[in-house]
Amino acid sequence: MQIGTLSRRTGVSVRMLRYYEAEGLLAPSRRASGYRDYSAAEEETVRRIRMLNEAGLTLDLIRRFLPCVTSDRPDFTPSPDLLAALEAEVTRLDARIEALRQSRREMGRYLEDVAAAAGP
Amino acid sequence: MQIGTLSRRTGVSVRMLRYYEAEGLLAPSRRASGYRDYSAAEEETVRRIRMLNEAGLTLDLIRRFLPCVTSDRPDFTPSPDLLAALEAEVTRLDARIEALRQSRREMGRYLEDVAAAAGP
DNA sequence: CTAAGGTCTGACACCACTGTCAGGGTCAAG
DNA sequence: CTTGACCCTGACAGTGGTGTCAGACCTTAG
Repeated sequence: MQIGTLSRRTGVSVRMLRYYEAEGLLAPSRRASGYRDYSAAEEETVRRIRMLNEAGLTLDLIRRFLPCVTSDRPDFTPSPDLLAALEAEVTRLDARIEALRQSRREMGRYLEDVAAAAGP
Repeated sequence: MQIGTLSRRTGVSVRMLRYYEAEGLLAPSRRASGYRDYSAAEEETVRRIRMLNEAGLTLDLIRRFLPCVTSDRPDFTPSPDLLAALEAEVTRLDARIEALRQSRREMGRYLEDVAAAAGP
């Protein structure tokens, strides 16, 4: 699949797909012309990257985490360093989720109040 | 309260407290010497800013949202533009929370698996 | 009075991410 | 073969946040 197609399918800009590759998160094969050629597995990886990045993980951490969950590396063993980083990240994620939930609640409540005051 | 004290109490660096002010999110009074003097209400505002920013809101949006929820502006009426922006942000927040929860689950599950495989 | 530690402003620099543009190659349809 | 849509690389720019440093002023304990 060409990069433009993948971009449309995932909602990730062409620019960013190339960036992911430059950062070592993707390694699509190339046609003779030099065109990138993405597999279905890579499409899945892109979605995963998007999700983790959206969640606030650095691309660098994602790059190190990916081999843990991609099926093409069933025997991958994470270093203690990586494990520690992941554990720290899970803690940060929990705090982040809590901040999100509180913020969401506060904004939602405010909007409801405004609506109630404006409506009948 | 001086800026250093506030920094220690909130965990927000002195640098960022000044930055918040430059961006129009805070307006602490000044002593004759020029030193900033923060009130308890401003400390609360700082915590709120931290939470919303941690949740991924832009400082610019936070600046516009703050008057809605600070008690010193009980009569503040948000513009339709602002309301629309807030509603859009709530939607984004929900998506974000979902991404967080999924990421958290995936990472947590992986760590558990590793622990189970390592420990007997 | 002096020294130490806090604060002021302004500037420089970095990071991670993202857009855009230029100059040039590829490919499929007409 | 030509045209239009797509792709390539490389570079520059910008945003939002953040650290740090310099040079100068303020405050307070000794």
